[in-house]
Amino acid sequence: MAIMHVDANSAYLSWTAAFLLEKGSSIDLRDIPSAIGGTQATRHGIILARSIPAKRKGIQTGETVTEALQKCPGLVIYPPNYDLYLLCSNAMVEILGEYSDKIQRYSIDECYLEWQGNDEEVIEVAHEIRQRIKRQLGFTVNVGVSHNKLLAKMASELEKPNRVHTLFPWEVEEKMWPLPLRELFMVGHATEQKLKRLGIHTIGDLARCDSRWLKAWLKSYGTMIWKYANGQDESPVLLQQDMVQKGIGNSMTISYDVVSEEDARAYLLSLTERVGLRLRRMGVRGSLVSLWLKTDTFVSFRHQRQLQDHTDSTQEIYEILCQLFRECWQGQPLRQIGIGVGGFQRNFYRQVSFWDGKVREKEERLDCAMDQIRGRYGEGSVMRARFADGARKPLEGGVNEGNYIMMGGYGR
DNA sequence: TCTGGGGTCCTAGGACCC
DNA sequence: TCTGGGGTCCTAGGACCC
Repeated sequence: MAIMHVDANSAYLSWTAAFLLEKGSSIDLRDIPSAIGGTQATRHGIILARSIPAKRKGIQTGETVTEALQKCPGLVIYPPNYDLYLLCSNAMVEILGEYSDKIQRYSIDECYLEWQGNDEEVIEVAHEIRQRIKRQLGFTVNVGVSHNKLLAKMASELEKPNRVHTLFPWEVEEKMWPLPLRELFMVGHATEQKLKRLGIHTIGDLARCDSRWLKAWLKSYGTMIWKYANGQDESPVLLQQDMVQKGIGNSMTISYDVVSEEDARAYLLSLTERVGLRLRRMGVRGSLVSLWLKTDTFVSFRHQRQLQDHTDSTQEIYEILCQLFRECWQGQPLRQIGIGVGGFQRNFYRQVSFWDGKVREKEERLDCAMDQIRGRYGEGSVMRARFADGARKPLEGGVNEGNYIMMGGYGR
């Protein structure tokens, strides 16, 4: 049995490039220094994806648009288009579905596939997948091939674009151990810094060190990355029906600093409208309501409350968020506001007191009516009076309605 | 100089119970 | 009045992924 990891190369950028070519553009964004980035005016100015020529100029994903333009003044920047990305992602998954029933959609641009067969066969299939996606959909992918998910993923990262790489267990020492530590899955900036101070610089250094010592130092996380460095991973390819979503949230960076409670409450309400709608569409209720805030100085903090009951009511969630806000906000100018609901209950019944019940019943009918109207006539077709002046959107947050779950945990 | 949005998981510390 | 140990739940914060 083999595992493949399919990764769309510079996904957002490639998909935009393919789309523009189809629309008759004479320029392929992948051949010039280009990027997908947000607008600085609304404080969304970071690079989300970049072409290989832009990468050669030193432009990094995640850096600010300003920095990128300093490095490369002629950089062509397109805004993100998440609806397009979802279409491209779905088209890719549809092709992959012809090769295996066991597919895990890990993110919008990455999938794991299980393949029953020997190593020679799987390499052939990987090439076929690579060529078909390029021919039919107009963008390239990397395919990593191995015997577990971790190694397949590491393989697909090796050399880009449009390549198939193998990283079988017997190739780990030669192909993976010389790589910098940071390139190991699950080793981020913080862990890299910690381990560097201990003289661990490559994946091989980590693989060869004492796992008991690492566990004492980094707890279960130490054990996990030591196993990864040694190419060990037993996590299964998870099917969509086996994935259970634990929570949902929406957040927004606001184009100015929010300094009044009244203003903050308006954003809380529009975010709750989005989260409430999503909860009800998913058919779940949650018992853990979270608020998170980021100040103008980029200090972020979270305040949350575990409820007695489960709820999917916009009004109820909003009221709790207002309480949470009052409890933790000390007047700092706010750049970002986020909310979330977790602690899901799937097949629900509800305990209500008699008096509470009357009010909640009315709110439930209101939510239900709003959802139906929005479903039929569009999100903007009905809104709370609070938003009637048009100063703010009645629903905030959310990039698209991809109704599948991704990033199914780390797996262990 | 200006830093997005959507997730999952782990740990530490405190409250509370037996 | 002060002393345990173990367990669970809750909250905040931080790490990582794309």
